[in-house]
Amino acid sequence: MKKGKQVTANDVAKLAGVSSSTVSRVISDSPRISKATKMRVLKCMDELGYYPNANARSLAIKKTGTIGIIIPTTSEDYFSNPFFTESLRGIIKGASNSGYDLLVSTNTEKDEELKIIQKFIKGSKVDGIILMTSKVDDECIKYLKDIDFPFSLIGSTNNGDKETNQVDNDNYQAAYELTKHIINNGRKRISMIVGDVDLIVSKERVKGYKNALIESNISFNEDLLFSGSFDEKTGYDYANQISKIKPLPDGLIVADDLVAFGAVKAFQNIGINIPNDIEVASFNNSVFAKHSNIPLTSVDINAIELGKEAMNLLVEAIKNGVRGERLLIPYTIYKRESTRR
Amino acid sequence: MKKGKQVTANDVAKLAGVSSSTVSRVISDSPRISKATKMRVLKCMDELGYYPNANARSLAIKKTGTIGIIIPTTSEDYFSNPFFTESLRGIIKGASNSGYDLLVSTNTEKDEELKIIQKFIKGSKVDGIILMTSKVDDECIKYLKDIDFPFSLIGSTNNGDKETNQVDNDNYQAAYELTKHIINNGRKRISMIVGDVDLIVSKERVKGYKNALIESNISFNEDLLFSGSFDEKTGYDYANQISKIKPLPDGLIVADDLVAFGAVKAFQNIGINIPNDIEVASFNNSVFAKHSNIPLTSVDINAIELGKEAMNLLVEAIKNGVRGERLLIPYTIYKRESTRR
DNA sequence: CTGAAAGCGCTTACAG
DNA sequence: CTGAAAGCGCTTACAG
Repeated sequence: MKKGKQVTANDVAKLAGVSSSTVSRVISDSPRISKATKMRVLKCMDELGYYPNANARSLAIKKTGTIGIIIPTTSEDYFSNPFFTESLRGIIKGASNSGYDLLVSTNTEKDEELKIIQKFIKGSKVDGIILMTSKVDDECIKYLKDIDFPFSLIGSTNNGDKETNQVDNDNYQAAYELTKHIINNGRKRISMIVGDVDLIVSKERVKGYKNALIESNISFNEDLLFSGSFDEKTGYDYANQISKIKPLPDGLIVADDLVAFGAVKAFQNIGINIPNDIEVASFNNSVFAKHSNIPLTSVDINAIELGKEAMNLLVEAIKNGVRGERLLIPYTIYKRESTRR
Repeated sequence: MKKGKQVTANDVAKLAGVSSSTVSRVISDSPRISKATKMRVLKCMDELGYYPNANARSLAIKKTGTIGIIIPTTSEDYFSNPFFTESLRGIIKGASNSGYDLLVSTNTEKDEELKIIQKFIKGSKVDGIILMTSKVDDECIKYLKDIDFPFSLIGSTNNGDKETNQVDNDNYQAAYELTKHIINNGRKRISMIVGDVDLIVSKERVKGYKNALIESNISFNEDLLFSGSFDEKTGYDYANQISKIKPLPDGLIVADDLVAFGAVKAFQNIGINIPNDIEVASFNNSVFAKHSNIPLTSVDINAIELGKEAMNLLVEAIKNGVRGERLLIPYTIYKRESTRR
């Protein structure tokens, strides 16, 4: 095989004794073509190893067959949060099922995301976009809605947004249930470490946590609420801080298993027993939560499903103009030794 | 903002009172243009929110600024192997640094990979390709070399291949050292579970393992060598099998931490003590290896670095025609409780 | 330093 | 059912 020039529709046309229009119609499987010539053209394509130039095609039909995602690499946060890789897997799976390719870009600076989205859209590189995170008053969402470009969101938007396709867990309910579980174990001073407060998921979880407390006549204590990154260090540092609070909190809910690992380590170093002195529960139920030296109670948010459904929803948005659909993916709380039964 | 038509170079040209040729020259930052008009055109672009159509540009210049990767989703194997997500992270990081986008596709059937590669290349969708896995006599590698298309490989090819850009660990040496470590702990009947035997990494590791044995005057025993997937079940099942061997092996090296988790669980169920009865060591050193209920000795292969360097090497291949470069990424053996000190 | 024109490889009304 | 022609939005020798 030589390096050679690209085989074009014209080459196929010549060999088959037809026009390039006909070749094009074969490519797009047009019905207005005789079976005989179709077969002949197909054979010629095969013979020449022809494959249509995607750029030329996209330029002409204004579709790309690819969807864009932006992965935040800003904070090591996002980058090391298993949630992202998990939902990415789901997206990939969904893309695979629906025949779309994925164009992945990354933003290294906070305000870069919008620029990348614009590059993708104005550059006609994608047919739709999946947003893997959203903030309160997200400018990317605003932009996409303004130009009515198909997109779907993993997570939720501000209340009252009826135009955005979104797939999420019921984070309010999950946090509520998790808090209740710990309360039912007889705990009364329950602390919480959430992610970035600008994330809607954080707000929802805090709400669920608060309401569970209030319902049980436990007053919410601002001093027991912390916010940080999704990493071990965050858990480690806050746990050290928490250990100094008098009286010691007897429960702790954190945003991710990694945070929990960090917290558990800090507590163990100081000689605080889990779950006797303090119960620990977290989110995301990574493969290893159950293999931890103290198996962790954790909420499985089903990130793969989140990604897959976000992809499916996007396809609906592209093909059928669906807007404003909201899907809730069920979560599962796995109760393990870190919260006493 | 309206949905409207795309703003073209022509629109910008009209507004700036120049030709579209000039606009194009501004885009590509050609030196042969007066500073004054350049500034004027730039201002007009900004005013109209112009962004060049990537398809048209790619069609004309025959470059895309994107590189392609294929993620195998065939076996849950690959899909759940942290190695893939880790090296993907490295690739993304490298892409981000070098300004390339990533086009991701997936193959669901074994022989689909070559087709996707051809689609990418013939469709002019990518400037280069990163291969995340390779088999003995890999047909994708053969194809890419035949048409001399820029690519790089994470892993290694058959010996004697001097044309393929590849980045890998010294898997022979890593397995050798790991085996030696266990031998030095006084163990003599060391079993091994590797991945698919068709993978070159498996062959290399077996070689290192064998040589370490032989050097220590321990004869290699075929019956202690197993091969399977990179998952928990593989470890669990083989460990049960191993536990029945008389006399019981006193050491076990596995291909991934997940496999180790499965094995440890099986051994513990039966009442076999780790590390007293049998030492266990594995590869990949996932974040959680040290959080395991028995902290695992594991080889950190530095997958992120593998991905990043594969990306960098590919850029060299695209821009400077580099071929046949081989990079070795250092590994680190973390010795923990699963192998007695 | 700048423009007119041809070309990249497809698709799609239009005409037959 | 099929073809000639124009168009998608860029780039780039060529000429000035």
